[in-house]
Amino acid sequence: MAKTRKEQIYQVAGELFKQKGYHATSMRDLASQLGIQGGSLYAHISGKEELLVEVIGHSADLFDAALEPLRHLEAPPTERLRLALAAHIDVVAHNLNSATVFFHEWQHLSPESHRRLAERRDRVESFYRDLLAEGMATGVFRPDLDIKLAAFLILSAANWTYVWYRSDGPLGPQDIADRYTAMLLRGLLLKAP
Amino acid sequence: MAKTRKEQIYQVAGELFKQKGYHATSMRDLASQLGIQGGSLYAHISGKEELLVEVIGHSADLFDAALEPLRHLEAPPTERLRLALAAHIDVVAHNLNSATVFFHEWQHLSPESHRRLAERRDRVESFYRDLLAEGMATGVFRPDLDIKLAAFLILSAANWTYVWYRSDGPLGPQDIADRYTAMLLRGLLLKAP
DNA sequence: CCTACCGATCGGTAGG
DNA sequence: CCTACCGATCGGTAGG
Repeated sequence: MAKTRKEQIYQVAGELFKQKGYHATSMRDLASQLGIQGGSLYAHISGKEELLVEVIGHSADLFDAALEPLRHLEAPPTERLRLALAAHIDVVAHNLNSATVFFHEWQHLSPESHRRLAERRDRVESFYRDLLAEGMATGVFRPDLDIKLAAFLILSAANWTYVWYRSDGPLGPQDIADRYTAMLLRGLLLKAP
Repeated sequence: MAKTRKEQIYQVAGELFKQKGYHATSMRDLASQLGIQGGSLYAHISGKEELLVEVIGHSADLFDAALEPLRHLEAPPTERLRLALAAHIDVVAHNLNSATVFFHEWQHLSPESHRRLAERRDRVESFYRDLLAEGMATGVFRPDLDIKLAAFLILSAANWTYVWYRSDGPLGPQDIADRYTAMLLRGLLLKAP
């Protein structure tokens, strides 16, 4: 699977945007990492904004693709939550660059790109809300849950891994998802009050 | 409580750094918001880096100050968790600017400032780990918890509020903390499996 | 706090 | 993909 020059540029852009931030990365920084001159980049891309759109869009694609197969999976809500967290954290863990850029730099997108990204982010939120609603309706989850907040809690756990996850750490994405799911479902308390 | 010019500058810097990011904010942007010329800023501050250090340091001060009184409070771990989450989320909610800059821009600090900040961030992490360890030792929390991961779960919930919290939303920091605490302690499941 | 300015660097382009 | 260059803007300073 040979990588096109364009894809190489996007990938290195993701690395630099994560390390230094979008605005602090110059086109000359990027070019020198690729062993070419600054101006030569424009033979492949239209401008700096395209790089941000592509890096963040790539991340959004991955989140979408990770959750899509689970949307209509026939399995108990608890199991689907576990699978969703595993898939979600897996995307973060294996794409720390683009995920970090997604979370930190999406405010720097043009209004148009910004709007389209918000829709895709909402789709992820909706996934967890629908899952919670279904589990509440079938009596698996507590009937008094605040769905919005419960979804935020799950999203917090999954997304925040971008801050602390290290690929050389003791736990892989699967392990993290298993433990998070257990804590989220059963709680921290030993005995119900 | 008259605000010194220096404090005004730090505050506006916090606003702009949140909105546009540190590197995308120019000293002239900042000056014009204050109604002065770019060069005039240097009568009050040493340089742009000082602004970042101050804004992020302010945020770190607030987190420290919020948790400090709870470190040796005599109360059950469950209650201390609730109080900690309330205080933690309160800081985020009332200081969205500096908190956002804290989370997004700390990588742009000088190595020296970066190191000192990491220590203070570790103190916050330790607070939650100690709380969890104590609760496990006294049989309140499950004995099989992964303390590190449990602390990350709590921190995720509290910190990620910077992404979605709105002061004009239906829930205040206290409400959010109460609901998060309930979910974290008792879990999402209606019946223990 | 202002005016006027410094060297450096920015994103991007023309022409090859 | 390179050389050479553009106007614009950057953080910061001197002198008042």
